[in-house]
Amino acid sequence: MHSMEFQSGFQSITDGRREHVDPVPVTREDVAARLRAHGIAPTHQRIEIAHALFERRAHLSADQILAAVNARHPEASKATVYNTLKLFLERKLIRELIVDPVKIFYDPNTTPHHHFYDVVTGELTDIPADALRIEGLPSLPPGTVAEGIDVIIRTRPLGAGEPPPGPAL
Amino acid sequence: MHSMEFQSGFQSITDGRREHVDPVPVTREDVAARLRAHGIAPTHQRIEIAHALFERRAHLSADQILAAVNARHPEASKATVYNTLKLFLERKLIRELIVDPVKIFYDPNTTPHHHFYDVVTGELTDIPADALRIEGLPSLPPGTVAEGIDVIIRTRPLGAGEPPPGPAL
DNA sequence: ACTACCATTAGACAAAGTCCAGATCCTGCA
DNA sequence: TGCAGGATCTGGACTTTGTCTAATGGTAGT
Ligand SMILES: [Mn+2]
Ligand SMILES: [Mn+2]
Ligand SMILES: [Zn+2]
Ligand SMILES: [Zn+2]
Repeated sequence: MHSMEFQSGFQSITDGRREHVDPVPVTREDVAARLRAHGIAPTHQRIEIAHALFERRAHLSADQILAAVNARHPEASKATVYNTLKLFLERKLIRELIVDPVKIFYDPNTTPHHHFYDVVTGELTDIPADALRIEGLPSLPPGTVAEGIDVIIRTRPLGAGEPPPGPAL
Repeated sequence: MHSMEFQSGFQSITDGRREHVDPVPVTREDVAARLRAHGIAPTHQRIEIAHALFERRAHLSADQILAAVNARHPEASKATVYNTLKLFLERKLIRELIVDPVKIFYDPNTTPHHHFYDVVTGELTDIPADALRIEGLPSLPPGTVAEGIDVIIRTRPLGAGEPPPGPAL
């Protein structure tokens, strides 16, 4: 079992448009160790891609990852980014969020938690696992095994002449 | 308020590959009334598209709807199907399921309920709303209003040499 | 018949993601 | 050091889903 933990970091901050988290100084060595712990050979490209995700600790699309990785100078091609993200998923180094109709978001946090998704801005916000309880999950369709539960609370910005939000939902 | 209810029908049946529901004899008049109740002018194309969904009571992709509608002879173009589904969504005649990485599914059932999604077969199965309770939903991000909650339980077929499923998740 | 407005349509287009064949990078071994 | 073999990376063509636009068709009122 890999026992490496995230080092402590600051909490999420809103800049008025995009939710994000302050980048944490995760070294390439940290990342390489994490890759090895998941049975992934730590190549330069893989380290850069993983580093982009783990440093930001944000929900990023493939396109954003490609851009982040190649910001200074070319590090990885589009094909490699897609191949690598798929590999990371298989090895459960990261998690996939199907929440936007046009693109997938990748979540470096694989511990159980849920999400707010603003359907207008596209903003994704974490909901800690213990913030909501799911009572009594139903019997699965015959011949299937559960892989995981995704809870997505879709929100929208309350616009101009909007009534103040009621108690719930 | 529109008070039309689904007429009673048989329960879901598995044919070993695709989950479906027996088609219910919904007349075009029924469908037209439903459209009107949602403020939608019942044109021929709209009636056919809504009919395809309400008759099958299944989770269909745009492509499947296009094919279903044009099975006998051309009824509606691709553009019209997409335009119409978007209109139906706005008027909350149907619901959209973001669950597959490549396409959207449309759900003729807008009453609150949840879904199993088999990540291998792509099969979608309903979970009645009362089959699971969601305790204590967290405070929304500031400046947002909740639109709805989606709970998706991802499953996979238990393959050849698979251990029998444990108690839960 | 004319007008105005909405609805429908073909086909060009855009974006996300996949695929493949060739190039490159390792690593172990002669 | 030199080389073979496998793993990895890459450009670019391709596929799929969905959007957009400009033109056409339908309908209701005058
Ligand atoms: Mn570099
Ligand atoms: Mn017809
Ligand atoms: Zn998350
Ligand atoms: Zn459903």
